[in-house]
Amino acid sequence: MIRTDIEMEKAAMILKLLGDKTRLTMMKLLENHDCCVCEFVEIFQASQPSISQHLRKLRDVGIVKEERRGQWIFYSINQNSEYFPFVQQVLLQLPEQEDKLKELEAKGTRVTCC
Amino acid sequence: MIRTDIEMEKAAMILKLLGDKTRLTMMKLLENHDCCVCEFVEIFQASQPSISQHLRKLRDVGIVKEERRGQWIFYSINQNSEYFPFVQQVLLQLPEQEDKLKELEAKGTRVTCC
DNA sequence: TGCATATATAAGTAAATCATTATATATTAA
DNA sequence: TTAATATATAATGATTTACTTATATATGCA
Repeated sequence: MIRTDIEMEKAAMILKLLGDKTRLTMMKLLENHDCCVCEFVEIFQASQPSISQHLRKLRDVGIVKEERRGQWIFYSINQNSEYFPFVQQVLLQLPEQEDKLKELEAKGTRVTCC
Repeated sequence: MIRTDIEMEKAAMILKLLGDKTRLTMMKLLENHDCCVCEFVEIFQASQPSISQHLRKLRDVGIVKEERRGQWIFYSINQNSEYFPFVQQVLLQLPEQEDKLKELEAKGTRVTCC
């Protein structure tokens, strides 16, 4: 029998990680677009270290990956993560966050940075 | 347009609540059976206050409800909660925990108490 | 090369979390 | 009514979390 289930301990760990508004919204945004750190800083109106620390947690468990593009580092969802199917199912329940990116574009902040 | 989406802030709050191995397993068990406090104490080999406090958190946001049956208080999933569909989708991803109840029955602890 | 920008990391701190111990309340049975 | 059982709650303390400030590193451009 193929086991697609996630173990309880791991599931709890992932849910705890997603149980933060900033990280959860990050993941929902990453569902459709790669984003760089400065975009998140702008979107969440948070300090850069705070954003970096959230991203590190997501990266440490492997549900996002990073990729340098010149000066910027882009984050994206790691579809190879063992947790990907689980995370994806959770994200599917959430409302789109496209408006947040639209705002960036309106302000011109999106283009400037990335 | 009918809004079935849960808001991000609420979603994060629920996920944080589920992001604990004990509470998550409780919810998964409750998916199929009502349980009383002493069963949880037995299953998790935890102290009674610890179990009660976890249950209180689940009750405070309304995803479980309690019902006294004589000496015992049984907990069950509150299907009327606005969060129920969201919670249910998460629980669906998790492995069954029936074996934990079977163990209780084997030990005779299930019958004794409830 | 030197400076600006983007990002990561380290250290410190306040608040939240989860267990424990102690105690209170409600029910049942003697 | 008294004792035992099941549960809740309060108070305390250790650990974790999520910020902040300060600093380090890497890239791109003048």
